[in-house]
Amino acid sequence: MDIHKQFFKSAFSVDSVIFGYDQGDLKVLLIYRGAKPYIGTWALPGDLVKLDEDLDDSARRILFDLTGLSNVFMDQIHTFGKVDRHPLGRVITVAYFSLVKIIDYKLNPSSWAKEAKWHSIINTPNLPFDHTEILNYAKNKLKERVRHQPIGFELLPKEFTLSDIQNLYESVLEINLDKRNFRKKLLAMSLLIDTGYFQISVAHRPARLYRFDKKKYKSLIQQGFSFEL
Amino acid sequence: MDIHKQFFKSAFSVDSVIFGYDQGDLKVLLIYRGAKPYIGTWALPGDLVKLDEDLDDSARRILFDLTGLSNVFMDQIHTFGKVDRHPLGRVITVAYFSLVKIIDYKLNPSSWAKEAKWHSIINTPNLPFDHTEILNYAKNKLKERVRHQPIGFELLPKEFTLSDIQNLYESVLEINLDKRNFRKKLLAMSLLIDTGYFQISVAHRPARLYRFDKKKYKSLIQQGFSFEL
DNA sequence: TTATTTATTGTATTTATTACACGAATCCAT
DNA sequence: ATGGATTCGTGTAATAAATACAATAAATAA
Repeated sequence: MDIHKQFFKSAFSVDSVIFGYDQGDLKVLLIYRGAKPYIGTWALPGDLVKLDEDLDDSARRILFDLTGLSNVFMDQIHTFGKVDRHPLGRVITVAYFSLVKIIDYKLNPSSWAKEAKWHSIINTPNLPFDHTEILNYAKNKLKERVRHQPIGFELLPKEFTLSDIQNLYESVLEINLDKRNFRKKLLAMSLLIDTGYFQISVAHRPARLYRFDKKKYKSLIQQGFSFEL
Repeated sequence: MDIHKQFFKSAFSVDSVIFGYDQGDLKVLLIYRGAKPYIGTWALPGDLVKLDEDLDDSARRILFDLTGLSNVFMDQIHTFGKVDRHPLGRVITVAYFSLVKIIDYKLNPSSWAKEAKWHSIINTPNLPFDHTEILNYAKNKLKERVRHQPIGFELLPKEFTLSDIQNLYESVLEINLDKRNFRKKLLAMSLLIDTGYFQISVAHRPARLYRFDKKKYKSLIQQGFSFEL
């Protein structure tokens, strides 16, 4: 087929599943659509890819426009391409997921979004297009990834307690973990830096605060280390 | 942006990394391009996605046209979307990989391929577009997947010896494995059926032939079993 | 002062991983 | 028919990792 016949008829977009974590709950950032189609419904943020824009840059742009954040963990997860997935034409969409620290920024709805809001993952509204399928796919990817890469820390503030990270793992994986064994395994990797500080103003024994040692992780990876929790 | 402005300017394609295994060597199926651009070079088989064709169907079509095979293991791996990856326009490509039993079929070059040929993975020619990047990505995906899903069997004939499957793992993972430990672990999963038959006409003690028990695997998966080698 | 809440820590048991070598079965060459 | 070449098939002991499990410590609130 002549490639020029194919042009003129199709387009591709990026949709972002932006995860956050707050108060023991995994959340996803949805926008309230201010543009057709499906105007007036909650949906995943996304946009058509610009012609002079790399695919990854497009995903970064969407995240930045919405949250003002850059330098955030982001990864492509899957491309969805059913013929009838978009009511206005043949549009395939490349799904990305991002992990952000909710605390770090303020939401900043854009031209195509009237409003943006965090929704608890266990109670999301019905979504248009194939966005429900995309969201489920992203949740499963996150479950897999969180066990093989230290990306859970991307969802927590820079300083966190061991209970914080355990609760996060329990939320994402939807299982319970043994406290002593979880800590033993995590600390055995020597990837946490003890800040020497403790929680303040909590109505119980304050917990130690740790930071994730990204530099050490990178150097261990070079040496063939593989993260697993 | 109005979606109709975006149409008229871009297209998307599928490229397939088709792996086979023969005589202890992992192979990849390349076509000799008979169409522009890059006419007269070895490349990954691929084609533009038809407007009335689901993305996955497009990947199946490419494989079928080239090999006559359907019902083959196939999975999407990544979408490549640099602005300048295609010299004739803005084309993003969705990469798939397939695992086929080389023995099962005869190659069947199509309109866009003058010739198709298996190339040993350790000695592939330079490839056009970003196909080298795609191939490397696929090799790494295969390494990961083969350890967590029983897809290695897709590359072997229906009946195989324990040495066959071990050699395959050693080729794919590029490591050596201990014979006794590998067998112990593999057999402990109880996913192999002993056919009761043996190799014939080999100049050494003949090995037992096994089959992979796909039904049992599926039922174990339901029960939360997870494959790992 | 006491009650409440969450943090911190170790050990014994079970399970999985690793390292390692020799007799058996077949074909081939003489 | 014998001996040589080749690959097959098998078990155990040592080490490492995963699991199950509960009491004391430190803070605030009442």
